[in-house]
Order: sequence, then C-alpha cells, then structure tokens
Amino acid sequence: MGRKKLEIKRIENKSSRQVPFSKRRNGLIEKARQLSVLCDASVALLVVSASGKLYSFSSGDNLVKILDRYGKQHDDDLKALDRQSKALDCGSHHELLELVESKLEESNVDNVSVGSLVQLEEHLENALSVTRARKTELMLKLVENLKEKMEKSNLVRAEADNMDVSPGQISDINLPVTLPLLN
Amino acid sequence: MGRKKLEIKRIENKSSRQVPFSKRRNGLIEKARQLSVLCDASVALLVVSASGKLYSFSSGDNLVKILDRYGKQHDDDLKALDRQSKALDCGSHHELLELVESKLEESNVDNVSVGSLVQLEEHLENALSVTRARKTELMLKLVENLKEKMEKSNLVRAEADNMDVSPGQISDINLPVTLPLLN
DNA sequence: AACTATTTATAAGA
DNA sequence: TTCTTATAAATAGTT
Repeated sequence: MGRKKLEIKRIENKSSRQVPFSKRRNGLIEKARQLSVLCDASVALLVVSASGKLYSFSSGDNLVKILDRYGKQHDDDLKALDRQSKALDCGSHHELLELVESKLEESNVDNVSVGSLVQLEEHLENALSVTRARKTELMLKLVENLKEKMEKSNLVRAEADNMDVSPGQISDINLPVTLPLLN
Repeated sequence: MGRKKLEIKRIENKSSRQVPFSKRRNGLIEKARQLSVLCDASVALLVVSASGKLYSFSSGDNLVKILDRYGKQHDDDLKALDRQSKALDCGSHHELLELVESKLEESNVDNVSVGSLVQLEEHLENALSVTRARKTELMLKLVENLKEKMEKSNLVRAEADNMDVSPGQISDINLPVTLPLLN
C-alpha cells in the first residue's frame, strides 16, 4: 500500500529499515488492538527490533493472563505427553515403534503436510514456553511487597499531613512509581 | 477498509463476529510475518478467540527465544528491583517516602502521563510473565527424551530394514510424530 | 513529521 | 466457508 508494490523480503540497509519498522510496528499494534476490541479476543504481541528494542501490546487481559489461558488449554495435552513419556519408559522399543508408526499413519490419513507438521512443532515449542511461564510467583510477590510497603508509607504520610488517602488512589500510583526503576 | 467505515467497538452479535475475526486474525498474522521479514524483527503473536481457541504466530525465532530475549533485556532491571526491595526492607518509612517522592518527581519532570504510567505497569506485568517463563526446563527435557527414544527406535527399525537413516531425516519426523498426541 | 499516490485489507453481499 | 467488489485504511516514496 504505497507508491510501489514492495516485495516482502528483508530490507538490507539498516537505516532504510527504521522508518518502515516504525510504521508497520505501529500499524500492527493498532490492528491487534482493533481485533481485540471488535471481536472480544485476547491478543498478545511482542516485537523485538533487530537492534533489540522491545515493543509489546496486550489486550485488557494482560500477557500473563493470556499465557495462563494458553497454558490451561495445553495443560491436559502436556500431561498426556508426560504420561505417554512415562509409559514409554517402561515400554519396549517394539511398542514405541508401533506407536510411532500408528501416529505416522494418522498423520498420513489426515493428509498432514510437512508444513503443517512444522507448525505443530512450533505449537509445542509455544506450549513449552508457556509451561515455563507458570512457575515463578516470586517476582509477583516481590512487587506485591513493594506495593504494600508503599501503601503503608503513603498512609504514614497521610497521617502526618492529616489527609485522607483512599486505597484506590494509592494503588493508582504505587506501581508506576516503582517502574522508573526498570528503565 | 470495507464497504462502510466501521466503528472500532465490540461486535455484540456473536455470530457476526466470526467472519471479521477470521479475516482480521489472518490479516494480523500476515502483517506480523511481513514485519518480521522486512525489518528483521522478532515477532510473537498470540490470539485467543472469545470462544477460547488459540492462534499464534512467531517469527523464525520461536516464542521461547523471543521471550528469552525479552527476559534478558529486563533481567538486570528485575535484579535492580530486587536489590531495591531488599534495601527497602532495612530502610525506614521516611527513606521509602523520600524515594517515592523522588520517583514521582522524576515522572513529573519527564512529563509522564497517566497513560504512559499505565503502559509501564503493563510493561512490568510482561516482565514478570517472562521471568516466570524462564524456570521450567522440564518439558523441554521431556521432549528431548522423547526425541532420543524415537531416534533410537528409528535406528532399530532402520537396522532391521537394512536402511540408512540420517540424523537429519530423523529429526525431521520425530517431533511431528509426537505432536498429534497434543491435539 | 507530513503528504499523497498506490497498494492492501476488508465489510458487505452472494 | 469462499469469492467478489466497493471502499476504507495502511503505507512507500517523497518533501
């Protein structure tokens, strides 16, 4: 959609990439927003530029929740895989071979192309990354801690200044206040 | 970009959402692909429909790597946060208060709007989810195990059939073969 | 950062 | 779902 039709291939010149990157990144994020609003969908988008800068979007549900949702969907599948794996531990090579062949057959029956198998592989990799994503509550607790401390501190100040500070007001500022530390 | 200009607000009728969802989802994924190719960027996209179906895209780098990259970028920041938090444990309320106010001041100096503070909060939530995402190697090992077993099994069959099976061939089929189990 | 000629995406309809 | 088409929106090249 420009003066000329553009081939979709890597723009070699690094500085020539800057403007298209910025335009398309913004466009993509806006499209993601529209999809989430129009169709009531959860959307998470991460973009890392070649120079390593990160840009992200996530719909009302934050990334964490979307990942959780994703994780939940695959939980049972992963458990099945786990059981399968354990079963294989005890199984003979012969049994494994039969399993593999039956699975191959299923794939053929369903006319699965190499392309879609590759997609399935990506699928698993995603599922793995999501499973990993469920372990660490530590940082969350850390931030919760900070929040509490700031809340207390604000209350102390409020008392000193004889002002009324509602919990709502506090929670509006306490997290952002900590965030400049991240940059 | 259709026959009529469309307001970007939730399409209430559930069935009326299906077609736009499908079209826009495909469009979004295509745009994500183009951005990653044209500008040599890493892009990860997760879309969960209102009915809970998941669709995803990730550029050559898979989601795991993109998350790792994201995580790496924020690792030092998170460590800083951690140190900060520990320091606060020993600090007085007064010191904390000063910190909060100085941070607030910084924010004002930099003319940070409420909107961008909200963005920063999302930023942290993303960082948290990524930090969580780095913990579990378990599933990866599980799959590696499966891979090895299948490789062995294939070699066994290859010997039996007196065929030559290169490692490359094996790695092309062993993962996909396991993947139908996930669905 | 703005402008505009074009291309691309897509809303509605079939 | 898939195709068609009129129109809106995105954006490549330019200033």
